[in-house]
Amino acid sequence: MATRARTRKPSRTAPDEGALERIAARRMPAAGDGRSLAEVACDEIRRAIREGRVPTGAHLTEMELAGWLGMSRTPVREAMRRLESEGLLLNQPFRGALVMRLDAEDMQQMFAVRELLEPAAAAACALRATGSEIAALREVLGREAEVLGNPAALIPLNRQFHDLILEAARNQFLKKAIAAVYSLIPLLGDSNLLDEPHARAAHLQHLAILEAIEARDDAGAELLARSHVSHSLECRLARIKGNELKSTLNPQS
Amino acid sequence: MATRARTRKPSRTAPDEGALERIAARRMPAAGDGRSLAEVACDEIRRAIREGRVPTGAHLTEMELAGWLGMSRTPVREAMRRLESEGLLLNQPFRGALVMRLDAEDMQQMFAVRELLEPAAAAACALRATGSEIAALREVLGREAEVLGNPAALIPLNRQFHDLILEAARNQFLKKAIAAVYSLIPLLGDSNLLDEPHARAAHLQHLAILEAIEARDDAGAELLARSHVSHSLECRLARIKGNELKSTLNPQS
DNA sequence: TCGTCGAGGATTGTATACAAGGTATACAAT
DNA sequence: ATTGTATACCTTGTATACAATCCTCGACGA
Repeated sequence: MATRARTRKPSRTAPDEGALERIAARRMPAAGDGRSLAEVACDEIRRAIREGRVPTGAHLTEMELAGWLGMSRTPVREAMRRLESEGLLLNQPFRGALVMRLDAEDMQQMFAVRELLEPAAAAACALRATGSEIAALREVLGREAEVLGNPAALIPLNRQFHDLILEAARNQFLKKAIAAVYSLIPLLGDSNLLDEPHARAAHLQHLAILEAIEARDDAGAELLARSHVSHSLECRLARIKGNELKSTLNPQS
Repeated sequence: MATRARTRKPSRTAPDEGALERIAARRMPAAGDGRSLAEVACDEIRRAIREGRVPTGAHLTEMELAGWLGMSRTPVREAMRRLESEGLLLNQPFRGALVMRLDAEDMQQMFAVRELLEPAAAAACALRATGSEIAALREVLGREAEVLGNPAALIPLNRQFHDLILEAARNQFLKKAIAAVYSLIPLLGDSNLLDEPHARAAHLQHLAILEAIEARDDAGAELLARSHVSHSLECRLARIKGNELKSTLNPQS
């Protein structure tokens, strides 16, 4: 790995002195693992937003991010444009970008569309999934059952479950439409799955959906998926209301 | 228009000598009309694809497009990335980009999703449209009635009708989801509206949908919109079949 | 005291130079 | 003849320099 640095002239301006080690670890177009710096930047920024390290509403500039990621403006710029087209950032003509912020109204709009698309995916999956795809779904749910109290493990599995269904639905446009909506979920804040009771309820709903899929009951899968989404919305709304109440009673908490 | 050139030092390397006039017409970040070169490039490439001047499946390189558009690789690159994320281009790691190609199967997938989303938009519009929005819809259909034989005027009006409905639906996520699908329509080839009989039928369907919206009959609008989409798919499929038949009988035509 | 105008700073938009990666082709060896 | 290898070229990826734009803040005049 050390052979990769090549130090193409150590550095001409010695940018930050702090992140130099990590700069050396990347440096060229496709750094070792085949990912371009722009992709790295994209994932990194996305993750920072998802983890709340960059709050919604924050103001970002290209130079700032470039300094933070230890790369030049070019790949950062590319990443920002991509995130903008995903809807995570709002680009302001000559003034940088804002991390998009969603309110409760936006959330309800989002879930209205999810209630449309996810049931359709579940129904299509019930009609078209292969045996091995169903086996994969079952396996994911098996692993899910074991980590219901561990959000860090649970959340990727949850995502995988939905992705597998979407894949089995065999419709690239459905995939695109759902992706356009899903990409903004990180802006909603903490997942429902952080609470174990919610996680447990969601898991049971997943099992029911899978059962319908295995039975090739597309109408049933559709109905169950719709109620799964609707339930998820209710949980989030309840949590918001709870937080508002708490902060009313206890403003600084 | 000539005031825009400003000639910020005529040019330093005199790039191509052939497209210089057009280069002078643009040149700065936001060329007069406030659009960046990247946006211009994006629209231009999109239009070239839509008009078939760049065939589906064609191979594009950054330099080639930069030369053609009279700008540097940077904004072209940005445009290509944007078009890639829209799904119009397929970026190949180090080998340029391909104009995406859709077959009949893809088209059916696309219309399956449109049959899901557009009726939802029509229903939401019926519930939420303001008086002035309905008036705007009516006016568009009025103009539409007058140009049924003129596709060049008809197609933008058709698009405007659908956009107005989507706007009145008041759901940014529905908008995003539909946009993700709509952006690939240019890849399907000629519009149905080129044929006057189809245009006339579509216009009547539009009128029926508007009537349901005015009556605040969301279920009716939903149903009518669904059959509108479904009819559109059937027309396209019939045309494909017709073309195949023709080319079987008359291979070189 | 308030409004308007101008200078300056900050940030993006664009062009270009350079380096790294991939592919294809030509050549040699089996 | 076929296959493996090396080299050259083409394209993209990245960095940086510079131009244009927008916002801010302060000075000046009414």
